[in-house]
Amino acid sequence: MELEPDTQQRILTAATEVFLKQGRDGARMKEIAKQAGINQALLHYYFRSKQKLYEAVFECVFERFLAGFLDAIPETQDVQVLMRHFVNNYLDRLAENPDLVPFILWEIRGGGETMGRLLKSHLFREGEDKPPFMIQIVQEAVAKGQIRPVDPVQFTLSLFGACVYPFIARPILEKVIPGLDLFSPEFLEQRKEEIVQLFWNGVRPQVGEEV
Amino acid sequence: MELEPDTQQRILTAATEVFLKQGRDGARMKEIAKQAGINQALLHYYFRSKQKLYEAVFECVFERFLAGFLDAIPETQDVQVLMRHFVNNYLDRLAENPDLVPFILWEIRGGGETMGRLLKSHLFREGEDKPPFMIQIVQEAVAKGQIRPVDPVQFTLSLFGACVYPFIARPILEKVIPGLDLFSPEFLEQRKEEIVQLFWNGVRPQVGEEV
DNA sequence: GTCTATAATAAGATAGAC
DNA sequence: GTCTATCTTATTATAGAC
Repeated sequence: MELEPDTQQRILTAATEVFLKQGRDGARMKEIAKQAGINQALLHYYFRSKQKLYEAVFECVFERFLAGFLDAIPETQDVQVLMRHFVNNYLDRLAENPDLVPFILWEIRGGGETMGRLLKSHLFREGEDKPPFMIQIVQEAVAKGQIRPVDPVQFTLSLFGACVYPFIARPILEKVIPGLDLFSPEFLEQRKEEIVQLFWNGVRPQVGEEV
Repeated sequence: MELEPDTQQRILTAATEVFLKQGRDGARMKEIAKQAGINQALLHYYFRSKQKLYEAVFECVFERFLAGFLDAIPETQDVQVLMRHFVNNYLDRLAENPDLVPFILWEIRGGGETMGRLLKSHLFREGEDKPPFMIQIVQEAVAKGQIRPVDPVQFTLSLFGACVYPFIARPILEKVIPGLDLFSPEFLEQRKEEIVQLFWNGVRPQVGEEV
């Protein structure tokens, strides 16, 4: 790591690394201090407690991930195009950050207060009434008859699940399916393609039913 | 709880309850002992360590879940029928055991050794060469041209993800989508239907392409 | 087999000097 | 701001009587 002059920043960097690997409960203040090249007392001087330090780290990590992901999705009304961008982007980002999914699962186990707050503030920027982008686009596509009448929330849940599930179950999958490497470019490209094909065929109007 | 005469069994019952709620690391031996109506020393007398007690509990819980799930899926060659049983069964069982998914996620975080071993022994009963049931049926359906040429493993991953994702992300979903109750019968029934419809439309031959 | 009492250790947090 | 030394508490595990 580069030499970081600001102590507070150095603590945050070190804490991020340790929390990502070990989770909130698994992480040790001692190890964070060592990683930052300081002593344990200084951690408490800057961030009163482990909990507060964790919250600062989580907020930083999740915010960056979420903002990066949402910004990379172009504005479009076309469900198929949106889906493609959504899947490509989501999988690429998860693959680039192997520790992120376990980290977020730990947060969810702990109640997910911080994560819920951040998500809401990002998804409902333009007022609570308007549903988040994917849900809204699907809703409109259904209304216009461009796709089968699916429930937008249910559809979005399925899409999220299909994307993130391999990253959640990875340790098990790699044991049960020998030779599987979830993070290989070949697998990722195939996975993107299969998800988009499956979900698009799942909702597009059948031949003879098109509007 | 009923009066259980056998001490070892009483410990297992109590430990199951506590581990399910709190996970391996979060659980306290003190609490397990209290729950079992005995003292802490006796826990170590019967199960040398916390780790060994946890393993015994996990094995018991997971085995019961897995065997129950697999046994409830009837033998069939019809992908659509299999999918329907798979989804209905999986969702019902997850909904009946709200603590199970977090419990299993903890195990996965810890490496998932026990879980991997149990899964393998159940899925490959008839020799290592034969792929697990869902994968095999999809493979055959593709070969026979009964469905689109999808990759059976990819398809199965997507299906698992769509089923289990809401149970994983529950705390967040209930914060972000106000009024959502994942465990209500209405939601569950709707979810089953949407998944089966989506996935079946996703793979079935288009009109004009049927064999 | 079951108990009480206690050891052994680990972890987060703080006091107080510099 | 930064350090060393220490407090407090929690938790697993064991020794030894009955």
